[in-house]
Amino acid sequence: MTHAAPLSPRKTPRQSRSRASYEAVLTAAAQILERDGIAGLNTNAVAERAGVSVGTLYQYFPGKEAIAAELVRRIKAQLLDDLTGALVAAQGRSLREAAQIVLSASIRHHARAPELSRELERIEEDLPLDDEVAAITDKVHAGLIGLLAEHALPAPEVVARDLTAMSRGMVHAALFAGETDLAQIERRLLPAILGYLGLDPRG
Amino acid sequence: MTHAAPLSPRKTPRQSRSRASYEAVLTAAAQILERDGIAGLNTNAVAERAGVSVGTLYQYFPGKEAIAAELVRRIKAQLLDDLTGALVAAQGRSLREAAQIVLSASIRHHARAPELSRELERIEEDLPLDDEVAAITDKVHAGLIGLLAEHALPAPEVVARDLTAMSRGMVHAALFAGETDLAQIERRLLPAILGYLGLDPRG
Amino acid sequence: MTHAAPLSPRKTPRQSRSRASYEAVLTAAAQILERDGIAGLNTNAVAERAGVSVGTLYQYFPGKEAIAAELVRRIKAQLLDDLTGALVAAQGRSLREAAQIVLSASIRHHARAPELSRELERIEEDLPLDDEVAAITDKVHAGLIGLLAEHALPAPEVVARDLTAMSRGMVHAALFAGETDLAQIERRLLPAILGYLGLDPRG
Amino acid sequence: MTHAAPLSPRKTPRQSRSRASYEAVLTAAAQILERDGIAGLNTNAVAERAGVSVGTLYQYFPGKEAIAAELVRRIKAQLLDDLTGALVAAQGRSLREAAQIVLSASIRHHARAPELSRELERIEEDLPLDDEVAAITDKVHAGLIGLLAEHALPAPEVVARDLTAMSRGMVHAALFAGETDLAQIERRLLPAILGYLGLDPRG
DNA sequence: AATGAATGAGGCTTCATTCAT
DNA sequence: GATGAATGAAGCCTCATTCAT
Repeated sequence: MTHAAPLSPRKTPRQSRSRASYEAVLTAAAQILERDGIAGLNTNAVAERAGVSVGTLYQYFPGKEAIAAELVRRIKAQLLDDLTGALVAAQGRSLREAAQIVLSASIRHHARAPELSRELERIEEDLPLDDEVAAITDKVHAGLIGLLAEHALPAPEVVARDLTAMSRGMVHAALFAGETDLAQIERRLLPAILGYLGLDPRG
Repeated sequence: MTHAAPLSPRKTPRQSRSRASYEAVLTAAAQILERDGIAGLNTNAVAERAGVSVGTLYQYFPGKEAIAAELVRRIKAQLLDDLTGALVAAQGRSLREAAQIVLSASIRHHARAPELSRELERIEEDLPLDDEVAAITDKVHAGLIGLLAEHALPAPEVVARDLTAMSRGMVHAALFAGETDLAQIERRLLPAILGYLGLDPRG
Repeated sequence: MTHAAPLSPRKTPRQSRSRASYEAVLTAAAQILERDGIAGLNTNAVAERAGVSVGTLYQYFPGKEAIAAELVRRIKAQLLDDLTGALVAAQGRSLREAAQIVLSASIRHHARAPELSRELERIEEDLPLDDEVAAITDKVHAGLIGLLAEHALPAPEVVARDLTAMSRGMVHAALFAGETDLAQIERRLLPAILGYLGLDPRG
Repeated sequence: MTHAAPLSPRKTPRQSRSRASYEAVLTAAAQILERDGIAGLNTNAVAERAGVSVGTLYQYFPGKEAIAAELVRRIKAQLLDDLTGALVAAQGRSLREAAQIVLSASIRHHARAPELSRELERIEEDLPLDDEVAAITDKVHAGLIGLLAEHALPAPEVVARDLTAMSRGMVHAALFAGETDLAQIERRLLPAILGYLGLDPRG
């Protein structure tokens, strides 16, 4: 009975009271996701924690998927934000320096809320892939690809995907294992990236 | 109120009739997991696909978690198997060669059933972590750590974790994106690993 | 693995709509209990007879035990009510008169719905014994004990228990056998009680 | 689907091995009944505890009810046994003495396995009432009635029922409350019975 | 006779979603 | 707009009973 459920919010309210409810729902969902993973995410629980009735929740979201989708959208947007600065800063630098700058930004992004971001990445992998998210992802990729192309790397799409996946994998594993020193993680990951890029890892 | 659900099978039957049912359940579960992910894994579906009644399923497993746990156990055991050969072959080789051998084995392992192995890895991350699985994981790690220690690498546990996570991440992403040429993937991943290890990636 | 099931209602609604459902569930449960005993008490049957969905039932009660517990609570409260009047009336009377007054009230209490009250007494014996019920039971006992102490009887707790149990047993048996003349029953039981109390049964 | 299940054993085996299984089932059932009450009585559990397969259980009993019924039959037969001696001893004695003798036997009967006997009494009340049990019960009653008639008591059937019920009620309550001194219980109950019979309780 | 694997009806409970107020 | 009571499909699990070996 999977009815290709709609993933976009029903209305994005502008009035303050509505706005508050809308945000409350998202915040509650994020907290639950962080604490209990996707298994714990159910509309009744979200509404309750948001201090809002289920009815209201459904006023703004056509279903639970849509809530998750909106969270994905936001975290992706934030990633774009986080990376954009780095990409600008990386412009004109050597590939080695550029890699370091972007990596650093990326790690900081994931470290903000590791559990939540891991959960949202999982959801993103499973979800039918929303247009808007795709658009953001494309922008992120485009930035990365641009940077890579600047340094005349072949198949920059593949490179972007590889580096993203490698980094995600390692960073999540490290954070999951209890590490907190981001610089440490970065110091270990950078040589791998440099190696991938064919640069001498011993800077 | 997460009731620390029991994860071990109820009985591991040796008689042919039972054995067949037991295996049918596991096979069905693996197929469902592969097709629909953990969300689709429910006792009724598994029983039906296994051509067995729910009652029979419960005869052997105290619940769906236990089925998943057994699958995790098996895939880990297989990984151990797959790696053991590689680790033996790697003995006495240079770090560079050793890395290549192990990586190759690891990729082949994941490529057998990418969706399933990804799903099982997720499950493993979420599960309370079963003693038996922990034991197998330890053996895998011990093998890796031994190899790394042979080459006088510091903090081999961290290195093992980092490399495992990086590789998993990238390999899954590549397979997910539709790549099928394992050699290709290996050729991209190896330099990253060499870089991580501080070796010159351009062999 | 008896999970100390929760016995208190989830919410005791005050709004008319909810209130009606809540009461409907209790009424239905009482009827079923009366007709089929505890074996027939299952959530589906209760919900159906109450003209309510299972979901609604679970909105108010965490499980069938909780429904039974609430019925026990109510009948005990009613017993307390019924006896309180009698105890007041018995004050200052002779022990013989007092016994007769209390007995009479007690019989009338049981005769209201003999099947139901017998079933609820059984349940009460089996249940983990709820705080609230314990409190009511204590009050009932306290009343009885007070009365007995007034007449300088030793070990009034034991006496209260003995008389209660004897009466229950005989009254239920008589009603079960089809007797309907309460006065008859009372006339037979009273001498036993007087005898127990060491008074001359031939008043 | 209550098919008026048959209550008599399928066959009462005479061969030693069969006999042993048959008895093992009954013993197991009694133990479970004693420990967990009727709720815990299920055929699989009984068979397992009896060290016998379910198939074998069904060889001898057409269903779980039949097992319970047989236990009821036996305990009733035992009661008859226990009382018969007392009734003989009571013959020719004064009513007061006779009452004391029978009461004493009755208390001893219940005290052998209070939990079990209470559980079986409940079952008996609920069961469709088996012919054989009815026959035994009649004999018990007849004995009692004979004794009562000997002393020219009117409506001896009612008296028998009343006294039985009163005694049961009080004895079970006392045992349930943890009392172990049977003589104590008897000393309290006797005057009630004497009172009931219109005799001076202060012997 | 005995075994025990298999069955499936039936009972329990949750949670996404609707809708009257 | 908001509420929250109500719904019921869907998943979980047990246990009485059958039947092939």
